[in-house]
Amino acid sequence: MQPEEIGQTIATAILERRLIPGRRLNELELSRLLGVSRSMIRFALVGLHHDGLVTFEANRGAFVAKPTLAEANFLFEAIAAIERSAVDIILAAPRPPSLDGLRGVHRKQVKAHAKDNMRLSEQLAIDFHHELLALTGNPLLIDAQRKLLLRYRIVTGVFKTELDYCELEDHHGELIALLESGSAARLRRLVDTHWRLVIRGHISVNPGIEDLAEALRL
Amino acid sequence: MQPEEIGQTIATAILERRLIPGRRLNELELSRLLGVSRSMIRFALVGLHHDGLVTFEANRGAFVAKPTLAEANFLFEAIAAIERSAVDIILAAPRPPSLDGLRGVHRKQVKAHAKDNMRLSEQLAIDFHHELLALTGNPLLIDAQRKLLLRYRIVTGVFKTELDYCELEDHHGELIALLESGSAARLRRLVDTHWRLVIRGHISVNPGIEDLAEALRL
DNA sequence: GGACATTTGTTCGTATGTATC
DNA sequence: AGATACATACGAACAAATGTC
Repeated sequence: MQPEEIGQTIATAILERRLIPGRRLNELELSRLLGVSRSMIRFALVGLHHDGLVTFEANRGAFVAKPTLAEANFLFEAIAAIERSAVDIILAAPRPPSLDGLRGVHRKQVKAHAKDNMRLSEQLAIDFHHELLALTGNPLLIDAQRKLLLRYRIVTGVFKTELDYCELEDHHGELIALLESGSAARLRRLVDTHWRLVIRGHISVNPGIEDLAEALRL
Repeated sequence: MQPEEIGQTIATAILERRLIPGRRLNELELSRLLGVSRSMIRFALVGLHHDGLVTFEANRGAFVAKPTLAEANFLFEAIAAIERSAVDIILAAPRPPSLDGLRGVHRKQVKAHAKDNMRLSEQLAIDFHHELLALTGNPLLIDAQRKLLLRYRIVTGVFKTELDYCELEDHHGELIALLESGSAARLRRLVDTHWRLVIRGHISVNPGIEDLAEALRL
């Protein structure tokens, strides 16, 4: 197992919800299972921590990140913010970019949805957003969005209830059309509408009160 | 020396340009100087790598990141993108935020500039941008901008020539005024203008040709 | 082209402190 | 309160890669 793969293996397990939020990540256990030393495991876990997939508690170790609903809302807001500015950049480019990548992913997604392959459809929906940022050609923005979308996948596992996939797909189609016609203001609104719809598909779980004194009304 | 401080110590040395881009960071040397084990140094360096301050070359070790001019431009574009959307979020808040923090930093900066304390003035200019993002209240966006501004400070060390500090300060003042009056479109334009002015203050060094075959015209 | 010194990448054993039962 | 389990940190060690003479 290569050092690079270690993080990937754990990340995949988290994103595919085999490791659920709050789950403890025992370093010794991981090192035995993956056949590498504890140092390498720590190395990987720190990397995942930087991507927001893992949290550390002092002297307690690593856990799969357990987003609160408040964090989830910040997440949606942040992704929408980056994508809103991204469409500005795409439209401001000296020559219009090829939208073939977006069209291809979108077409595949519609097809997957038609076949009721929701798992694939969801993955392609995320790929669509990656394709969108790729059009900016700005590696820093691409990376910022990549990290946020990673966390998005954790959040959906915790809070998602029911998304209106038809409408979300329509948005993607509209977005392609608007990128062609080049109306910046409408694009920004569309991106906002899109993510607001995603937010609405996430239930408002009662998170309880973390602070004990507060919970007991002291 | 606490583990947390290690990264800070190295980061500060980089940001204050005591360690210049391209400078090699020898693990053994660092561990001896800072009085911690090589493991801790490695963790610190990896952390700095995630923040874009340090690059790794396989089997050659860590170096202070040496941004190219192309990367610098991406950096400016990315910061502008985040701040453009940030002002949207600030204006869309249910109740207008207190601009006292921005005003305080701005006042200090004008004062420092008047006293010709450029070092302090530059730091306060960066603080101003941190204050701006703080108004969004979104920790994810705040963190994204924080990382980009870290790299900005390296870039200025390499490429900065002459900035029109008077005009840049005026922009900050204008920004406060526009946040009060609440005109989103003009704010977005201002943020863009601001960073475009910053870009113009950075010289266009001939970056050479990275690809050897191309450089030799093969 | 080869031998050598240096440094990284990685692992292991161990000591220490801290949380949990 | 005591025992146990675990994370944290250190130092020593080794192979592999690199740069140098």
